[in-house]
Amino acid sequence: MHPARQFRIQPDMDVERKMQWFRDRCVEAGLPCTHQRQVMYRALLEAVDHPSPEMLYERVKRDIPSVSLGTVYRNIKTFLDNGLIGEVSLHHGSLRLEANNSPHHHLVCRSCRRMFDLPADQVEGVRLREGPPRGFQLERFVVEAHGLCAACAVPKARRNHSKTT
Amino acid sequence: MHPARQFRIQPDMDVERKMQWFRDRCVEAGLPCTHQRQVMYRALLEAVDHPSPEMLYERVKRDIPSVSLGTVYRNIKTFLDNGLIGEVSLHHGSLRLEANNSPHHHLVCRSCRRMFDLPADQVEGVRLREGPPRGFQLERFVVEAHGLCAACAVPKARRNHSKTT
DNA sequence: ATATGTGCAAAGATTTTGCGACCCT
DNA sequence: AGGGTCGCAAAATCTTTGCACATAT
Repeated sequence: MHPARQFRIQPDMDVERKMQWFRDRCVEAGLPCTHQRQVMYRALLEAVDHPSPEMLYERVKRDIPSVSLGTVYRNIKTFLDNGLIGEVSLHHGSLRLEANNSPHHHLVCRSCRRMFDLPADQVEGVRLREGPPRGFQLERFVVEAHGLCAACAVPKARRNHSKTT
Repeated sequence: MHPARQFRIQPDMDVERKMQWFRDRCVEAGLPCTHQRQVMYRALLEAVDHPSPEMLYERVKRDIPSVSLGTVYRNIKTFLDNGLIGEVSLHHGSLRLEANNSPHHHLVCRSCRRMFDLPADQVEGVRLREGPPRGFQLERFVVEAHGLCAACAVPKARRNHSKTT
């Protein structure tokens, strides 16, 4: 119920250490550390791409042929709810459109996921420290400024008015 | 078939001028400028949010009660293919996952839509010229570096080798 | 032992498509 | 007139859920 503490994995740990981190976080969150979940998490650790649920399902099936797609979806949701894994974009699920087809950026509320336009000239200074990897032809940066929108931030602000001590 | 010339709308034009821009681009692209398409485009122009196909369908139905959802989807695709409108994110459609739950960025190929991780410390210097709008609590920037990946850039490079004249 | 997870299959949601009638140029 | 579009409905995808049995702690 409470917002999960967002313990972050260390990208430079080796796979077995990451698996241990995963089991520890499951215990902390009161989640049974099932075989299916461990296989799923390991498959995600070993993925160099950014797999879809279906792709993840195929990989898990190599170890657990009887696993069901429903279980994969359920556990993905559990993992996300507990901050154990990340999703590449907050905007999956349904196509979102805009008449403005010129480059610009967005403010995104992490709570209600509403989006607000940010004119191109409002974002400055983006650069890659070491440039793009060899072979990648960089065209432009698209920036999302994540945070809480005014409506979603209100409850937090109200804490200044209601004494909780 | 050829990559559509990406004529961009001017965000500061008024609505009727934008409608004219839309009709001109339809003619240029050889697209019949049907009543449905004009109503759809106007609905997108007037939207302050970033509507989904379903939301757009509801708005178009106010003007054309007989319109079908299939038409809305078909025309959305046509508009996108011709660069007449934008989509908020390249990653709709299916959830994409990653074990790395610590903040980082992505390289995204606009052709094959493959993604590659970009460690957080590779991206520098992002800032908002005038800061976030009042009430928005900014937490972090998420950057997508868009371009062509090595694999998709190859055909372009080859044009230097095969004489086409 | 008990609460939770799992497999299966059906339901729900989102998006695409085939077809005949109709509209834009 | 002719090619593309529209409305309709069925199909294809993607995701969630109810239930009976199995598993983790």
